[in-house]
Amino acid sequence: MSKRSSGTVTLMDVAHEAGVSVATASRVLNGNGSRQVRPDLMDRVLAAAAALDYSANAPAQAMARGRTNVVGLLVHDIADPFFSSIAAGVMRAAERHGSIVMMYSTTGRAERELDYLATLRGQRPRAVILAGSRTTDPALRDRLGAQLRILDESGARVALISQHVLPIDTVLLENREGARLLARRLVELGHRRFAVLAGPRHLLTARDRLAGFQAGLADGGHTLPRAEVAYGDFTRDGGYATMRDLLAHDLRASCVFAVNDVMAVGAISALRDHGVPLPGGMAVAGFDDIVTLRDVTPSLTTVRLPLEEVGAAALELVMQPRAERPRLRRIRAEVVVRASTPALC
Amino acid sequence: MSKRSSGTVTLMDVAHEAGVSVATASRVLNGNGSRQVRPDLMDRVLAAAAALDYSANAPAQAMARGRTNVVGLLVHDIADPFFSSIAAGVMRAAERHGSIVMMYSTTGRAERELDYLATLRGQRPRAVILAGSRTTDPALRDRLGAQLRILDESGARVALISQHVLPIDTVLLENREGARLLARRLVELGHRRFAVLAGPRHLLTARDRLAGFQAGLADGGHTLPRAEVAYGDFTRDGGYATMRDLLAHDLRASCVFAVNDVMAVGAISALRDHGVPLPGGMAVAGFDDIVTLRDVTPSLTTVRLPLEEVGAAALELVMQPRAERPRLRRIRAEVVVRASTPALC
DNA sequence: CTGTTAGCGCGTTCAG
DNA sequence: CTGAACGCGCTAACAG
Repeated sequence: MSKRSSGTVTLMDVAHEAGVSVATASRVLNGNGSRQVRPDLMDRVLAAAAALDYSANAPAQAMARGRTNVVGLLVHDIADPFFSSIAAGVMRAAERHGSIVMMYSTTGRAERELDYLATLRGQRPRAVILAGSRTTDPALRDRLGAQLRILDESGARVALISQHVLPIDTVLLENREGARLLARRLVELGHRRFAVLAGPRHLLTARDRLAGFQAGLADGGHTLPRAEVAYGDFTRDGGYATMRDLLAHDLRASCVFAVNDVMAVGAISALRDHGVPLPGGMAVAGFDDIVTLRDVTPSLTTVRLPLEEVGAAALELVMQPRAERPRLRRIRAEVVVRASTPALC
Repeated sequence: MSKRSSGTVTLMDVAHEAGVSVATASRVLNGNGSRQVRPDLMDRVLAAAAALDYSANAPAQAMARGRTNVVGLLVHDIADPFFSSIAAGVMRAAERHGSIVMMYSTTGRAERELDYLATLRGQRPRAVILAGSRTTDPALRDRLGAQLRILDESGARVALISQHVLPIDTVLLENREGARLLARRLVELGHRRFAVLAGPRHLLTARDRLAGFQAGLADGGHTLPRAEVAYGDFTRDGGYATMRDLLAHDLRASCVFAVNDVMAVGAISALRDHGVPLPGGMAVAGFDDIVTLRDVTPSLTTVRLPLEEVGAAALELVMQPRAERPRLRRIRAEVVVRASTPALC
């Protein structure tokens, strides 16, 4: 019946209350199961903990154990449905492993990503997941690689979601293959004259999707006129602006591939504003299959990526012990044809 | 030039390298500014820290200081754009305050919310933000209140986003007032016969929006036939199903208000599938003004909530010292009329 | 099976 | 202005 009205209840308080040592209380409450405690003592400890409403101090445990169950997750922009779906997958899987997720949204600036990584390192995370396309800037990639190496050496598991640009575990998205399959499918549907809203030049994801699309056209003996590839932001507004520019320079294409869904939606709006009837006047395809966009009209042909699964796969990767060589987990992309790309047979 | 290839670099290592005591190193690297250190020693410490790539151990600091800079954020579903926008706002504001965000997605189950809250308590967070509508279940509310009280007593600041159902700081969303203004506006536009897709019965947000809408109609001397209020899930599919059911029972309304945008989008799809021309055959309005849905057709009349601002406001609230009485921060809702509710004048 | 005790890394008195 | 030493709460030897 010891009273401690000040501050928080500690393990020692629980031990006193139960009339056992802190070691025993620790074994009962936070033990790893390897140690046995006599049933009656166990009950007393449990009762005392409940009575005092004890909650183990995680920082103290981290300190004593030399490790935490924190998983750091860095995304480009959590408000973007692409990343929020991935985050949902990571968190769902983390829950199963008893891990907690510390999240950072870097909102695009790669520099900030490095800062966050440094902050995260201070937390002594058990693992770190970086979600988001890498850029083609080798200097940036090397600085990132250095930071990740340090984390790795400090015992944290690290994984990337996107491209395998560094020698660490990676969840690979089939950007290239997905776009290739899409191109072939569009050709099968009878489309012949294409344009691509290619996103930013330096973004690997955008580049891979463009390259895959071109490869798919080549499979069918077609090519993409250089003039019909337009670069812009990876966003809805980027899609709108890029489409508008293309329309201003007498576009010859009759089918537009936007390298992600949000751009495709922007493009559709631009086409509408320009008076182009859809889907008759122009076919449009996207990439990602963002759930929130399933109801746009015309319904969007796209390449589906199981984003929650991607996040979960990354978490599973970092929960496994480190392998000798980087593990790669490839996530399949699947073409989904909808109303925005009608067959022209 | 002491070498320590094993393990992580500690403050002691830095101190040795710089030829000073740990206390001095601590004052230089993590000091609160109240203590002065001679410039030359300071430089040596800084140089040593840089050379050894020192990173302060956050759990150890938490332990010594007795507090952390962790902010816990609980949302119903991070994949929902409503919550991911709020999360973006919280994270952006947290960055300014040097706080890190530990996030949980409870995916709807209120029970899980309590579990997460318990886990979070172990982290000794500086603050906790709960985003998401409360239910009308008083037992649940009381259990939540008890958990939050404990957190509060342990020194954590707590804030709610949504309804002011507990005596703690709250960011209030103008659900009722926004819906009321919307109803009046729709009446002004000439609409007379309404139906409401009201979401789940037990969800306060849904109830408030319904009640506000009814109040707005009453302002104009109109009423909502009881038969024209249909309950269902707060999701896209919920909107679809509810709309479909309404259509199956010879609906007399010519304007449908869905209590959130994703439901409205589902309703639009249901109307399309039922052969109703839009917006001519049926006016549709939503709530939230989800950015990702700005390009649906017909463009959606809705009530805008500045969601990122909401998240940021919550973070600012919990960063302020505790007030004697709960602080309330009201966020304005704004009616946005678009093509989905044409004027009937 | 249980209790005692030495740290984990750092902030912070308190002497010098 | 600097350094030695204590303690934060807990785990993991180790001794009993």
